Amino acid sequence: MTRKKPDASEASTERLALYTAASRAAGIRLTPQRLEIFRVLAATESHPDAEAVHRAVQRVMPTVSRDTVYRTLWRLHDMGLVATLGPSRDRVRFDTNVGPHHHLVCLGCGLVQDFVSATLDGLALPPGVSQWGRVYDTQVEARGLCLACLKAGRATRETTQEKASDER
Amino acid sequence: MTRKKPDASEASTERLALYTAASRAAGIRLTPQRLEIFRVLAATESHPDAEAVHRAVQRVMPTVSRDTVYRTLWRLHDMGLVATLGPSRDRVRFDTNVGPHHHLVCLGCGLVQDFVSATLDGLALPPGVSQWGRVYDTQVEARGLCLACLKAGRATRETTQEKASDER
DNA sequence: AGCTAGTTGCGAATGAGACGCAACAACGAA
DNA sequence: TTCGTTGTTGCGTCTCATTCGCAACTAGCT
Repeated sequence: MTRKKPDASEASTERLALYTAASRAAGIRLTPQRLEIFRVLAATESHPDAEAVHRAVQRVMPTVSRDTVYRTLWRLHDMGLVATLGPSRDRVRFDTNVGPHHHLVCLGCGLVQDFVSATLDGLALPPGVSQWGRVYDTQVEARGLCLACLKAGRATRETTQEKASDER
Repeated sequence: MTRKKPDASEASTERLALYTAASRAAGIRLTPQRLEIFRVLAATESHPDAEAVHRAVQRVMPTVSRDTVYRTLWRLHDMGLVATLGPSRDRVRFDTNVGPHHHLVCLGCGLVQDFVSATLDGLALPPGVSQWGRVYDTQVEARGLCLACLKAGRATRETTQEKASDER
């Protein structure tokens, strides 16, 4: 399914070039620590957390601080070059709806809205998935901006806190 | 899309009954604080975090502790009566793959595996979604157990920490 | 080579969530 | 209905991810 092996390292250097180009374009300075973080990120095929990136960077450059890693990660995130897993940037959120349903995630305010769709409920996954393990259910996560955030001209990250935790 | 208004409160009492029945069946005591937490959860249409639930419960029962809310929430989660949003229970994880792809989330070890599927990339959402706002991209999250966890007979939650943060 | 604004690293602060334990209370038994 | 057992509660404490303030530092333009 993932047919990534053939071009893993090419994809890596390509991604690295993307990071540096985008940084230069954004007027962001290319410090050695940033370059090293870029290298680590470009090479990864997994979904590391900030600590994992930090550890990997420290192997080559032992003095980089945790903070710099966090800052760089969010910088790239703001530029749209890395994403975060799941809708929330913060605490765990619960979903009391256990029936089949899907999510509309607003990248502006963090609100998550349920929606139902019979056609999306029984999505067929590619056959290769069976080699991974057993899938119990699938759900679609649609990311975008809700009307309020569109109107407010709100971008993606930042201001993600106030409404994010609803229920007063 | 969400056609929930007609039966919101029915769904709520129904859900409350489900919680109490399941608890009784599991031999879990129905304390007043738990019942109140159940009521709050059964009534919510959103995706609250633990703090939000705590605040809502405290409005009616000011002495309940934060801890009891957490414990009850995870209890329900273990019974499969509430879910969490997104794959991670802990820190933020990053995804360096910005191209269209989808996720296989292992509920046992927390590992997330990418997979690609052209048919899943351009999923059509129900028309009602346009009233919510603008969707920039959709991705499928398939939840299940990877081979290793299946073999280890690992259930869902718990032991979710070790492998969850890969990249060494 | 010199400037200067953007960066770094550190120590400390914040805040979610987990833990240990003693007092407490469901609820089946008598 | 009372009793006893055992699961629960709430508190104080602890951990650990992530963020902040700030002084020292340096990319990159001139």
